[in-house]
Amino acid sequence: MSEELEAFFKVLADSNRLKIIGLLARQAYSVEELAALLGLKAATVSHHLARLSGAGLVSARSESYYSVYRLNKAALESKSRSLFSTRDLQDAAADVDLDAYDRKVIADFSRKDGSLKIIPAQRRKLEAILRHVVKAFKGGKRYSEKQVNAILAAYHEDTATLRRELVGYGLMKREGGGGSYWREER
Amino acid sequence: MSEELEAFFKVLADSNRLKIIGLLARQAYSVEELAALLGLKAATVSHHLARLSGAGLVSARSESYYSVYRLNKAALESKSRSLFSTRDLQDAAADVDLDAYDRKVIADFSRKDGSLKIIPAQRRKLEAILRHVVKAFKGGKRYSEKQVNAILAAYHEDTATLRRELVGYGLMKREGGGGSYWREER
DNA sequence: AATCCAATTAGACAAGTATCTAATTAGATA
DNA sequence: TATCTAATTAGATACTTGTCTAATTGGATT
Repeated sequence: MSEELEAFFKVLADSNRLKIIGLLARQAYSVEELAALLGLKAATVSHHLARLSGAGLVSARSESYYSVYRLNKAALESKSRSLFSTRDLQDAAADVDLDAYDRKVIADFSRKDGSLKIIPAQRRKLEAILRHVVKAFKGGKRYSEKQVNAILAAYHEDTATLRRELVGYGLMKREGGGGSYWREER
Repeated sequence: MSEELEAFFKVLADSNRLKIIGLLARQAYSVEELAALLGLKAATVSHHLARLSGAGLVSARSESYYSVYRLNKAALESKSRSLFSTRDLQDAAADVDLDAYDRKVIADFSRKDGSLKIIPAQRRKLEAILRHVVKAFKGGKRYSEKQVNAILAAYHEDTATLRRELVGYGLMKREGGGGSYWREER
């Protein structure tokens, strides 16, 4: 998917290949003619046509001595339309590991024993750490404030800050003015 | 015109830049986050973002320590649509010298005095030569066959072939079984 | 004011590729 | 069959550019 899109752009990302497409949009040409029109050697034009052909944008038919190339307009239009939707662009990033950032932050702030060196000040990093810490709680189960603190102590001595931020970011819920905490199932 | 189109494709012709666009299509990210997500160094991501920004596809706003980049969806869609019409592709070839091929053929087959070494056998080359030779006739004026031969003799001794081909390709008209020739105004 | 942190820039290196010349191939003509 | 012509391929060179490390810049926090 993504590779096809990239290959398509790579093929179009050359001025002489764009000119070839523009010329072939009007009429078919032989390699020799294109070379004369573009001021290039036939070998160079052959190279460009091979790349365009590989992308399915042009095709050749033998005509006497010549290979006459013509533009595959249907392929060009279908690619330009279908490949360019926002959905396809998101596909380009589909194989990106969306948790990579969280893992990097966790690694940066954790000691070997899993405890935190410091609690990050930046919002995005704090969120990543909190998403990590909250996994220590079972979904749905109720915890007293004392139990919560005991679990959080494994991460950092400032359990009050961790507890407050977990609630502030909505990762844990609190009920009854402080007596009961839980992590919602998801 | 053409340069803009080429620049646009060049910017899109990189897998990591496509991934960045895909990621930013979902939400905004800082350089650091993108670097972690893509497995690249921040400097590299900065480079890519600079290219995307140069094409107007992304923009940044400062947010505390970070530069948070967002996708300029409007620009992306407008470019992907408007730049990709067949008309724009033909524009890419607009600055190509369409007479270059004819000139090359004429040069290849002409002596210094303007006469032809040989009459080309290949159709495309013959056409180029005939388009050149026909300019020796005034548009609209009538010529006898003898006059036609006299003019063509300056190009090649085989005036009969030249005359026949000029008529065959429609560059000159004949009337009355051979008595009267003319080149139509155009 | 001093410090910190992310972003950017500068410089270097490596991979990809556009272009050329020269050699080879494929096809058509004589 | 032998020859001619255009196309392609092979090999070389030069330029572009994606990536990294190191140094610098620009804001924000203390």
